[in-house]
Amino acid sequence: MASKGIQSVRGFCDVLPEQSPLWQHAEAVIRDVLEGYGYREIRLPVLERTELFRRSIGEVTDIVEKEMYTFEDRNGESVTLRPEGTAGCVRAGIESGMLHQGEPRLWYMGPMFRHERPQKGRLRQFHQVGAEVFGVAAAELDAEMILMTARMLRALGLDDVRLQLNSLGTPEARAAYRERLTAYLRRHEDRLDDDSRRRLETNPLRIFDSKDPGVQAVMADAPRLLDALDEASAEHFETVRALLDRAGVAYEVNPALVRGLDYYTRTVFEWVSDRLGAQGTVCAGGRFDGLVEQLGGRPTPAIGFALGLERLVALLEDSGAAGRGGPPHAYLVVATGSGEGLALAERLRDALPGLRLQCHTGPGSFKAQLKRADRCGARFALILGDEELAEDCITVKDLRGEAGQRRLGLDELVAEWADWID
RNA sequence: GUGAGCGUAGCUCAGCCGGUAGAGCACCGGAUUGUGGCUCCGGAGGUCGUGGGUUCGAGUCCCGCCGCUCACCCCA
Repeated sequence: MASKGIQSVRGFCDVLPEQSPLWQHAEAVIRDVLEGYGYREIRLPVLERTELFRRSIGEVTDIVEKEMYTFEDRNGESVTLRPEGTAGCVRAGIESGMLHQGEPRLWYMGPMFRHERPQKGRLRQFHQVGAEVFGVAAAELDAEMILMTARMLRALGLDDVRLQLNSLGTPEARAAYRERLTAYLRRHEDRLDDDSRRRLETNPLRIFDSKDPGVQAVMADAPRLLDALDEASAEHFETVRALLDRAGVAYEVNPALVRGLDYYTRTVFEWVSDRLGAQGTVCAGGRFDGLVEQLGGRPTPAIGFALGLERLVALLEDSGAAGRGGPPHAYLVVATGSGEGLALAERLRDALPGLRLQCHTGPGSFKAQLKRADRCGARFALILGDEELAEDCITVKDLRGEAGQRRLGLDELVAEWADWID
Protein backbone atom coordinates (compact mmCIF):
# COMPACT_ATOMS: atom_id res chain seq x y z
CA MET A 1 0.00 0.00 0.00
CA ALA A 2 1.74 3.09 -1.21
CA SER A 3 1.92 5.73 1.46
CA LYS A 4 3.41 8.23 -0.94
CA GLY A 5 1.46 9.42 -3.90
CA ILE A 6 -2.05 10.76 -4.01
CA GLN A 7 -4.82 8.41 -2.98
CA SER A 8 -8.46 8.66 -3.95
CA VAL A 9 -10.79 10.40 -1.56
CA ARG A 10 -12.19 8.08 1.09
CA GLY A 11 -15.28 6.30 -0.11
CA PHE A 12 -14.71 7.32 -3.76
CA CYS A 13 -13.72 4.29 -5.78
CA ASP A 14 -12.43 3.48 -9.23
CA VAL A 15 -14.17 0.91 -11.38
CA LEU A 16 -11.17 -0.88 -12.87
CA PRO A 17 -11.15 -2.50 -16.32
CA GLU A 18 -11.71 -5.98 -14.87
CA GLN A 19 -14.96 -4.74 -13.38
CA SER A 20 -16.37 -2.52 -16.07
CA PRO A 21 -17.63 -5.28 -18.42
CA LEU A 22 -19.93 -6.40 -15.61
CA TRP A 23 -21.14 -2.83 -15.09
CA GLN A 24 -21.82 -2.46 -18.78
CA HIS A 25 -23.74 -5.71 -18.84
CA ALA A 26 -25.88 -4.69 -15.86
CA GLU A 27 -26.54 -1.25 -17.33
CA ALA A 28 -27.48 -2.66 -20.72
CA VAL A 29 -29.93 -5.19 -19.29
CA ILE A 30 -31.55 -2.62 -17.03
CA ARG A 31 -31.87 -0.10 -19.85
CA ASP A 32 -33.54 -2.66 -22.10
CA VAL A 33 -36.08 -3.60 -19.43
CA LEU A 34 -36.88 0.06 -18.69
CA GLU A 35 -37.42 0.80 -22.34
CA GLY A 36 -39.64 -2.25 -22.56
CA TYR A 37 -41.98 -0.55 -20.09
CA GLY A 38 -42.01 2.80 -21.85
CA TYR A 39 -39.54 4.67 -19.67
CA ARG A 40 -37.39 7.40 -21.21
CA GLU A 41 -34.01 8.55 -20.02
CA ILE A 42 -33.56 11.89 -18.29
CA ARG A 43 -30.06 13.18 -17.51
CA LEU A 44 -29.86 15.25 -14.38
CA PRO A 45 -27.20 17.42 -12.77
CA VAL A 46 -25.15 16.08 -9.92
CA LEU A 47 -25.29 19.39 -8.07
CA GLU A 48 -28.52 20.99 -6.84
CA ARG A 49 -29.49 23.79 -4.51
CA THR A 50 -29.33 22.54 -0.93
CA GLU A 51 -32.87 23.70 -0.34
CA LEU A 52 -34.20 21.06 -2.74
CA PHE A 53 -33.01 18.22 -0.55
CA ARG A 54 -33.98 19.85 2.72
CA ARG A 55 -37.52 20.22 1.50
CA SER A 56 -37.88 16.78 -0.10
CA ILE A 57 -35.90 14.27 1.93
CA GLY A 58 -36.85 15.84 5.27
CA GLU A 59 -35.04 18.11 7.69
CA VAL A 60 -34.59 15.57 10.43
CA THR A 61 -33.41 12.60 8.37
CA ASP A 62 -29.86 11.31 8.73
CA ILE A 63 -29.17 12.17 5.12
CA VAL A 64 -29.96 15.84 5.53
CA GLU A 65 -28.65 16.19 9.05
CA LYS A 66 -25.23 14.69 8.63
CA GLU A 67 -24.57 13.00 5.31
CA MET A 68 -24.77 15.64 2.61
CA TYR A 69 -21.83 17.08 0.71
CA THR A 70 -22.91 20.68 1.09
CA PHE A 71 -20.78 23.74 0.37
CA GLU A 72 -21.05 27.31 -0.73
CA ASP A 73 -20.79 28.06 -4.40
CA ARG A 74 -18.58 31.02 -5.30
CA ASN A 75 -21.58 33.28 -5.27
CA GLY A 76 -22.37 32.33 -1.69
CA GLU A 77 -25.29 30.08 -2.50
CA SER A 78 -25.53 26.74 -0.69
CA VAL A 79 -25.32 23.79 -3.06
CA THR A 80 -25.22 20.02 -2.47
CA LEU A 81 -23.99 16.97 -4.33
CA ARG A 82 -27.15 14.94 -4.76
CA PRO A 83 -27.58 12.25 -2.10
CA GLU A 84 -30.37 10.61 -4.13
CA GLY A 85 -32.06 11.09 -7.47
CA THR A 86 -35.78 11.59 -6.89
CA ALA A 87 -35.62 15.18 -5.69
CA GLY A 88 -33.70 16.35 -8.74
CA CYS A 89 -35.97 14.40 -11.04
CA VAL A 90 -39.07 16.01 -9.56
CA ARG A 91 -37.43 19.41 -9.76
CA ALA A 92 -36.62 18.89 -13.43
CA GLY A 93 -40.12 17.63 -14.10
CA ILE A 94 -41.73 20.69 -12.56
CA GLU A 95 -39.23 23.08 -14.12
CA SER A 96 -39.74 21.69 -17.62
CA GLY A 97 -43.50 21.51 -17.26
CA MET A 98 -43.53 17.91 -18.43
CA LEU A 99 -45.28 16.45 -15.40
CA HIS A 100 -48.73 17.25 -16.69
CA GLN A 101 -48.18 16.23 -20.27
CA GLY A 102 -49.40 12.69 -20.13
CA GLU A 103 -47.98 10.43 -17.48
CA PRO A 104 -44.24 10.70 -17.86
CA ARG A 105 -42.09 7.65 -17.15
CA LEU A 106 -38.51 8.65 -16.53
CA TRP A 107 -35.29 6.88 -15.68
CA TYR A 108 -31.78 8.05 -14.92
CA MET A 109 -28.46 6.63 -13.88
CA GLY A 110 -25.45 8.15 -12.20
CA PRO A 111 -23.45 8.86 -9.07
CA MET A 112 -24.94 9.89 -5.73
CA PHE A 113 -23.03 11.22 -2.74
CA ARG A 114 -23.42 10.65 0.97
CA HIS A 115 -20.84 11.37 3.61
CA GLU A 116 -21.16 8.12 5.56
CA ARG A 117 -18.56 5.83 7.02
CA PRO A 118 -17.70 3.41 4.19
CA GLN A 119 -18.22 -0.31 4.65
CA LYS A 120 -19.18 -3.30 2.54
CA GLY A 121 -21.82 -2.15 0.06
CA ARG A 122 -21.64 1.45 1.21
CA LEU A 123 -19.57 4.17 -0.41
CA ARG A 124 -19.55 7.93 -0.36
CA GLN A 125 -19.88 8.08 -4.10
CA PHE A 126 -22.15 5.30 -5.27
CA HIS A 127 -24.24 4.72 -8.36
CA GLN A 128 -27.94 4.29 -8.76
CA VAL A 129 -30.37 3.59 -11.51
CA GLY A 130 -33.59 5.35 -10.66
CA ALA A 131 -37.01 5.53 -12.30
CA GLU A 132 -40.12 7.55 -11.57
CA VAL A 133 -43.65 7.74 -12.95
CA PHE A 134 -45.83 10.80 -12.45
CA GLY A 135 -49.55 11.38 -12.60
CA VAL A 136 -50.83 7.87 -11.89
CA ALA A 137 -52.38 7.09 -8.53
CA ALA A 138 -53.64 3.61 -9.33
CA ALA A 139 -52.30 0.55 -7.56
CA GLU A 140 -51.76 -1.14 -10.93
CA LEU A 141 -48.77 1.09 -11.43
CA ASP A 142 -47.26 0.10 -8.07
CA ALA A 143 -47.60 -3.53 -9.08
CA GLU A 144 -46.24 -2.94 -12.57
CA MET A 145 -43.18 -1.14 -11.24
CA ILE A 146 -42.46 -3.96 -8.82
CA LEU A 147 -42.92 -6.48 -11.62
CA MET A 148 -40.48 -4.48 -13.72
CA THR A 149 -37.82 -4.58 -11.01
CA ALA A 150 -38.47 -8.30 -10.65
CA ARG A 151 -37.91 -8.69 -14.38
CA MET A 152 -34.62 -6.79 -14.21
CA LEU A 153 -33.27 -8.93 -11.44
CA ARG A 154 -34.44 -12.08 -13.18
CA ALA A 155 -32.89 -10.96 -16.48
CA LEU A 156 -29.61 -10.54 -14.64
CA GLY A 157 -29.85 -14.06 -13.27
CA LEU A 158 -30.43 -13.08 -9.65
CA ASP A 159 -32.96 -15.51 -8.30
CA ASP A 160 -32.15 -15.36 -4.61
CA VAL A 161 -33.24 -11.81 -3.83
CA ARG A 162 -36.34 -11.45 -1.66
CA LEU A 163 -39.08 -8.89 -2.06
CA GLN A 164 -40.35 -7.06 1.01
CA LEU A 165 -43.47 -4.98 0.98
CA ASN A 166 -45.23 -2.54 3.25
CA SER A 167 -47.60 0.38 3.19
CA LEU A 168 -47.01 3.63 5.02
CA GLY A 169 -50.45 5.05 4.32
CA THR A 170 -51.04 8.75 4.01
CA PRO A 171 -48.85 11.23 5.91
CA GLU A 172 -51.82 11.96 8.18
CA ALA A 173 -52.46 8.31 9.00
CA ARG A 174 -48.77 7.75 9.56
CA ALA A 175 -48.46 10.77 11.86
CA ALA A 176 -51.44 9.63 13.89
CA TYR A 177 -50.02 6.13 14.11
CA ARG A 178 -46.66 7.48 15.17
CA GLU A 179 -48.34 9.28 18.06
CA ARG A 180 -50.03 6.09 19.18
CA LEU A 181 -46.84 4.06 18.87
CA THR A 182 -44.80 6.63 20.76
CA ALA A 183 -47.38 6.77 23.53
CA TYR A 184 -47.33 3.00 23.80
CA LEU A 185 -43.54 2.90 23.90
CA ARG A 186 -43.33 5.57 26.56
CA ARG A 187 -45.45 3.38 28.80
CA HIS A 188 -42.83 0.63 28.38
CA GLU A 189 -39.77 2.85 28.26
CA ASP A 190 -38.14 1.02 31.15
CA ARG A 191 -37.98 -2.11 29.01
CA LEU A 192 -36.27 -0.41 26.06
CA ASP A 193 -32.51 -0.37 25.54
CA ASP A 194 -30.56 2.86 25.02
CA ASP A 195 -30.64 2.52 21.28
CA SER A 196 -34.41 2.18 21.20
CA ARG A 197 -34.90 5.10 23.60
CA ARG A 198 -32.93 7.27 21.22
CA ARG A 199 -35.06 6.13 18.30
CA LEU A 200 -38.15 6.93 20.27
CA GLU A 201 -37.37 10.56 19.48
CA THR A 202 -35.97 10.17 15.98
CA ASN A 203 -37.76 7.28 14.29
CA PRO A 204 -39.93 5.09 16.51
CA LEU A 205 -40.89 2.82 13.60
CA ARG A 206 -37.27 1.69 13.48
CA ILE A 207 -37.58 0.10 16.90
CA PHE A 208 -39.34 -2.81 15.20
CA ASP A 209 -35.89 -3.69 13.80
CA SER A 210 -34.27 -4.01 17.23
CA LYS A 211 -32.34 -7.20 17.86
CA ASP A 212 -32.71 -6.92 21.63
CA PRO A 213 -35.02 -9.74 22.88
CA GLY A 214 -36.55 -7.58 25.61
CA VAL A 215 -37.36 -4.86 23.11
CA GLN A 216 -38.76 -7.40 20.68
CA ALA A 217 -41.13 -8.59 23.38
CA VAL A 218 -42.40 -5.04 23.82
CA MET A 219 -42.81 -4.63 20.07
CA ALA A 220 -44.78 -7.83 19.72
CA ASP A 221 -47.73 -6.15 21.44
CA ALA A 222 -47.18 -2.72 19.93
CA PRO A 223 -49.84 -1.19 17.67
CA ARG A 224 -49.10 -1.91 14.03
CA LEU A 225 -48.99 0.54 11.17
CA LEU A 226 -50.82 -1.78 8.83
CA ASP A 227 -53.77 -1.87 11.25
CA ALA A 228 -53.77 1.91 11.43
CA LEU A 229 -53.92 2.63 7.71
CA ASP A 230 -56.63 4.86 6.38
CA GLU A 231 -59.25 2.97 4.43
CA ALA A 232 -58.16 4.11 0.97
CA SER A 233 -54.52 3.19 1.63
CA ALA A 234 -55.52 -0.20 3.00
CA GLU A 235 -57.52 -0.90 -0.12
CA HIS A 236 -54.70 0.32 -2.32
CA PHE A 237 -52.31 -2.04 -0.55
CA GLU A 238 -54.71 -4.96 -0.95
CA THR A 239 -54.89 -4.30 -4.68
CA VAL A 240 -51.12 -4.20 -5.03
CA ARG A 241 -50.84 -7.49 -3.15
CA ALA A 242 -53.55 -9.12 -5.25
CA LEU A 243 -51.83 -8.05 -8.47
CA LEU A 244 -48.50 -9.41 -7.33
CA ASP A 245 -50.14 -12.65 -6.28
CA ARG A 246 -51.75 -12.94 -9.66
CA ALA A 247 -48.42 -12.33 -11.39
CA GLY A 248 -46.85 -15.05 -9.28
CA VAL A 249 -44.30 -12.79 -7.64
CA ALA A 250 -43.52 -13.84 -4.09
CA TYR A 251 -43.16 -11.23 -1.37
CA GLU A 252 -43.15 -10.90 2.32
CA VAL A 253 -45.05 -8.16 4.14
CA ASN A 254 -42.65 -6.47 6.51
CA PRO A 255 -44.44 -4.06 8.86
CA ALA A 256 -41.05 -2.75 9.97
CA LEU A 257 -40.11 -1.70 6.46
CA VAL A 258 -39.73 2.06 6.61
CA ARG A 259 -37.98 3.98 3.91
CA GLY A 260 -35.47 6.47 5.21
CA LEU A 261 -36.82 9.45 3.40
CA ASP A 262 -39.79 11.42 4.65
CA TYR A 263 -41.58 11.76 1.34
CA TYR A 264 -42.78 8.18 0.97
CA THR A 265 -46.50 7.38 1.14
CA ARG A 266 -48.48 4.17 0.77
CA THR A 267 -46.60 1.38 -1.00
CA VAL A 268 -42.93 0.86 -0.19
CA PHE A 269 -40.86 -2.10 -1.32
CA GLU A 270 -37.36 -3.41 -1.07
CA TRP A 271 -35.36 -6.19 -2.74
CA VAL A 272 -32.96 -7.78 -0.28
CA SER A 273 -30.09 -10.23 -0.60
CA ASP A 274 -28.29 -12.28 2.05
CA ARG A 275 -25.05 -12.15 0.10
CA LEU A 276 -24.24 -8.49 0.61
CA GLY A 277 -23.19 -8.30 4.25
CA ALA A 278 -24.94 -5.83 6.49
CA GLN A 279 -26.18 -3.66 3.63
CA GLY A 280 -28.51 -6.13 1.97
CA THR A 281 -30.82 -3.87 -0.01
CA VAL A 282 -30.20 -3.84 -3.77
CA CYS A 283 -33.27 -2.02 -4.93
CA ALA A 284 -35.89 -0.04 -3.08
CA GLY A 285 -38.71 2.31 -3.81
CA GLY A 286 -42.19 3.46 -3.13
CA ARG A 287 -44.90 6.03 -3.66
CA PHE A 288 -44.40 9.70 -2.98
CA ASP A 289 -47.78 11.21 -3.75
CA GLY A 290 -47.15 14.48 -1.92
CA LEU A 291 -43.68 15.36 -3.09
CA VAL A 292 -44.44 17.21 -6.31
CA GLU A 293 -46.80 19.56 -4.53
CA GLN A 294 -44.36 19.93 -1.66
CA LEU A 295 -41.74 21.13 -4.14
CA GLY A 296 -44.04 23.68 -5.71
CA GLY A 297 -45.75 21.72 -8.46
CA ARG A 298 -49.42 20.92 -8.86
CA PRO A 299 -50.60 17.94 -6.79
CA THR A 300 -49.33 14.89 -8.68
CA PRO A 301 -49.17 11.31 -7.52
CA ALA A 302 -45.85 9.59 -8.20
CA ILE A 303 -43.89 6.44 -7.58
CA GLY A 304 -40.27 5.47 -8.10
CA PHE A 305 -37.41 3.23 -7.14
CA ALA A 306 -33.63 3.29 -6.93
CA LEU A 307 -31.27 0.42 -7.56
CA GLY A 308 -27.73 0.40 -6.18
CA LEU A 309 -25.30 -0.52 -8.94
CA GLU A 310 -22.29 -1.34 -6.73
CA ARG A 311 -24.43 -3.78 -4.78
CA LEU A 312 -25.92 -5.22 -7.92
CA VAL A 313 -22.51 -5.70 -9.52
CA ALA A 314 -21.25 -7.31 -6.31
CA LEU A 315 -24.08 -9.85 -6.58
CA LEU A 316 -23.35 -10.50 -10.25
CA GLU A 317 -19.68 -10.97 -9.49
CA ASP A 318 -20.51 -13.32 -6.65
CA SER A 319 -22.71 -15.31 -9.05
CA GLY A 320 -19.88 -15.55 -11.56
CA ALA A 321 -21.82 -13.68 -14.25
CA ALA A 322 -20.09 -12.87 -17.52
CA GLY A 323 -19.60 -9.29 -18.60
CA ARG A 324 -19.82 -7.52 -21.89
CA GLY A 325 -17.10 -7.33 -24.51
CA GLY A 326 -13.93 -9.26 -23.94
CA PRO A 327 -10.24 -9.45 -24.74
CA PRO A 328 -8.89 -8.47 -28.19
CA HIS A 329 -9.58 -10.88 -31.02
CA ALA A 330 -5.99 -10.54 -32.14
CA TYR A 331 -2.63 -9.09 -31.21
CA LEU A 332 -0.39 -7.87 -33.99
CA VAL A 333 3.26 -8.81 -33.57
CA VAL A 334 5.49 -6.50 -35.53
CA ALA A 335 8.93 -7.83 -36.52
CA THR A 336 9.73 -5.32 -39.21
CA GLY A 337 9.75 -1.59 -39.71
CA SER A 338 7.66 0.13 -37.07
CA GLY A 339 5.37 1.97 -39.47
CA GLU A 340 4.23 -1.26 -41.13
CA GLY A 341 2.37 -2.57 -38.12
CA LEU A 342 0.20 0.48 -37.62
CA ALA A 343 -0.55 0.66 -41.33
CA LEU A 344 -1.66 -2.96 -41.46
CA ALA A 345 -3.72 -2.61 -38.29
CA GLU A 346 -5.61 0.33 -39.75
CA ARG A 347 -6.33 -1.59 -42.96
CA LEU A 348 -7.69 -4.52 -40.95
CA ARG A 349 -9.92 -2.30 -38.86
CA ASP A 350 -11.27 -0.68 -42.03
CA ALA A 351 -12.09 -4.08 -43.50
CA LEU A 352 -13.43 -5.69 -40.33
CA PRO A 353 -15.70 -3.44 -38.29
CA GLY A 354 -16.03 -4.79 -34.77
CA LEU A 355 -12.55 -6.26 -34.83
CA ARG A 356 -10.76 -5.87 -31.52
CA LEU A 357 -7.14 -5.66 -32.53
CA GLN A 358 -4.20 -4.66 -30.41
CA CYS A 359 -1.10 -3.66 -32.32
CA HIS A 360 2.28 -3.91 -30.65
CA THR A 361 3.96 -0.58 -30.18
CA GLY A 362 7.38 0.37 -28.94
CA PRO A 363 10.34 -1.92 -28.41
CA GLY A 364 10.05 -5.59 -27.52
CA SER A 365 11.67 -8.76 -28.75
CA PHE A 366 9.70 -11.11 -30.96
CA LYS A 367 9.39 -13.45 -28.04
CA ALA A 368 8.23 -10.75 -25.69
CA GLN A 369 5.61 -9.66 -28.21
CA LEU A 370 4.21 -13.15 -28.53
CA LYS A 371 4.15 -13.45 -24.80
CA ARG A 372 2.19 -10.26 -24.59
CA ALA A 373 -0.21 -11.54 -27.26
CA ASP A 374 -0.83 -14.56 -25.09
CA ARG A 375 -1.22 -12.58 -21.89
CA CYS A 376 -3.70 -10.11 -23.26
CA GLY A 377 -6.09 -12.97 -23.91
CA ALA A 378 -6.23 -12.64 -27.70
CA ARG A 379 -7.35 -15.69 -29.64
CA PHE A 380 -4.88 -15.07 -32.47
CA ALA A 381 -1.47 -13.58 -32.92
CA LEU A 382 -0.95 -11.88 -36.26
CA ILE A 383 2.70 -11.84 -37.24
CA LEU A 384 4.10 -9.27 -39.61
CA GLY A 385 7.80 -9.66 -40.44
CA ASP A 386 10.08 -8.97 -43.35
CA GLU A 387 9.06 -12.21 -45.08
CA GLU A 388 5.33 -11.46 -44.81
CA LEU A 389 5.95 -7.94 -45.97
CA ALA A 390 7.87 -9.17 -49.02
CA GLU A 391 5.17 -11.71 -49.91
CA ASP A 392 2.28 -9.36 -49.08
CA CYS A 393 0.73 -11.72 -46.56
CA ILE A 394 0.32 -12.19 -42.83
CA THR A 395 1.02 -15.11 -40.48
CA VAL A 396 -1.97 -16.07 -38.38
CA LYS A 397 -1.18 -18.09 -35.28
CA ASP A 398 -3.94 -19.65 -33.20
CA LEU A 399 -3.00 -19.14 -29.57
CA ARG A 400 -5.91 -21.02 -28.05
CA GLY A 401 -6.98 -23.84 -30.35
CA GLU A 402 -5.36 -26.61 -32.35
CA ALA A 403 -5.20 -24.71 -35.62
CA GLY A 404 -1.49 -23.95 -35.48
CA GLN A 405 -0.35 -21.21 -37.81
CA ARG A 406 -0.48 -20.38 -41.50
CA ARG A 407 0.17 -17.58 -43.91
CA LEU A 408 -2.77 -15.85 -45.52
CA GLY A 409 -3.22 -13.03 -47.93
CA LEU A 410 -4.98 -10.06 -46.43
CA ASP A 411 -8.15 -10.72 -48.46
CA GLU A 412 -8.22 -14.32 -47.32
CA LEU A 413 -7.92 -13.26 -43.70
CA VAL A 414 -10.69 -10.71 -44.02
CA ALA A 415 -12.96 -13.25 -45.70
CA GLU A 416 -12.34 -15.82 -43.00
CA TRP A 417 -12.86 -13.46 -40.12
CA ALA A 418 -15.84 -11.54 -41.44
CA ASP A 419 -18.32 -14.03 -39.96
CA TRP A 420 -16.32 -14.89 -36.89
CA ILE A 421 -16.21 -11.37 -35.55
CA ASP A 422 -19.38 -10.32 -33.78
C1' G B 1 -20.10 9.91 15.00
C1' U B 2 -18.87 4.89 17.95
C1' G B 3 -16.36 0.05 18.18
C1' A B 4 -13.16 -3.93 16.51
C1' G B 5 -9.43 -5.92 13.19
C1' C B 6 -5.47 -4.91 9.90
C1' G B 7 -1.15 -1.67 7.35
C1' U B 8 5.87 -5.80 5.17
C1' A B 9 7.82 -5.88 -2.91
C1' G B 10 2.98 -4.00 -8.24
C1' C B 11 -0.65 -8.11 -5.97
C1' U B 12 -1.57 -12.07 -2.05
C1' C B 13 0.92 -12.90 2.26
C1' A B 14 5.05 -15.34 5.75
C1' G B 15 8.48 -13.31 9.22
C1' C B 16 8.57 -17.67 16.31
C1' C B 17 10.73 -15.61 22.66
C1' G B 18 13.40 -8.41 19.71
C1' G B 19 19.42 -9.89 16.42
C1' U B 20 18.94 -5.64 10.75
C1' A B 21 13.94 -8.65 4.78
C1' G B 22 11.44 -13.61 2.57
C1' A B 23 7.92 -16.72 -0.65
C1' G B 24 4.25 -17.25 -4.51
C1' C B 25 2.14 -14.59 -8.51
C1' A B 26 3.17 -10.48 -11.86
C1' C B 27 7.37 -7.83 -14.47
C1' C B 28 12.34 -7.87 -17.33
C1' G B 29 16.30 -10.90 -19.54
C1' G B 30 18.45 -15.72 -20.93
C1' A B 31 18.23 -21.26 -22.20
C1' U B 32 15.50 -20.98 -28.01
C1' U B 33 19.10 -14.22 -32.92
C1' G B 34 10.98 -15.30 -36.10
C1' U B 35 7.31 -18.45 -31.96
C1' G B 36 3.61 -17.51 -26.41
C1' G B 37 1.40 -20.99 -22.81
C1' C B 38 4.94 -25.79 -19.55
C1' U B 39 10.09 -26.18 -17.47
C1' C B 40 14.95 -24.34 -15.89
C1' C B 41 18.45 -20.18 -14.86
C1' G B 42 19.22 -15.09 -13.80
C1' G B 43 17.59 -9.85 -12.79
C1' A B 44 15.02 -5.75 -10.99
C1' G B 45 11.84 -4.22 -7.25
C1' G B 46 11.08 -2.65 0.17
C1' U B 47 13.09 4.64 4.13
C1' C B 48 8.50 -2.86 6.84
C1' G B 49 1.98 3.37 6.70
C1' U B 50 4.01 7.51 9.73
C1' G B 51 6.12 10.10 14.14
C1' G B 52 7.95 9.30 18.82
C1' G B 53 9.37 5.92 23.05
C1' U B 54 11.80 1.40 25.40
C1' U B 55 16.46 -1.26 24.11
C1' C B 56 23.36 -2.40 22.85
C1' G B 57 19.81 -3.59 18.85
C1' A B 58 12.70 -2.77 16.77
C1' G B 59 9.15 -5.34 10.90
C1' U B 60 8.57 -7.58 15.90
C1' C B 61 7.26 -4.37 22.33
C1' C B 62 4.60 0.60 24.02
C1' C B 63 2.06 5.41 22.72
C1' G B 64 0.22 9.13 19.18
C1' C B 65 -1.28 10.16 14.15
C1' C B 66 -2.80 8.62 9.17
C1' G B 67 -4.98 4.95 6.03
C1' C B 68 -7.82 0.47 4.86
C1' U B 69 -11.57 -3.20 6.22
C1' C B 70 -15.78 -4.91 8.81
C1' A B 71 -19.67 -3.84 12.17
C1' C B 72 -23.00 -0.27 14.85
C1' C B 73 -25.98 3.76 13.17
C1' C B 74 -28.31 4.47 8.61
C1' C B 75 -29.16 3.34 3.74
C1' A B 76 -28.92 1.97 -2.67
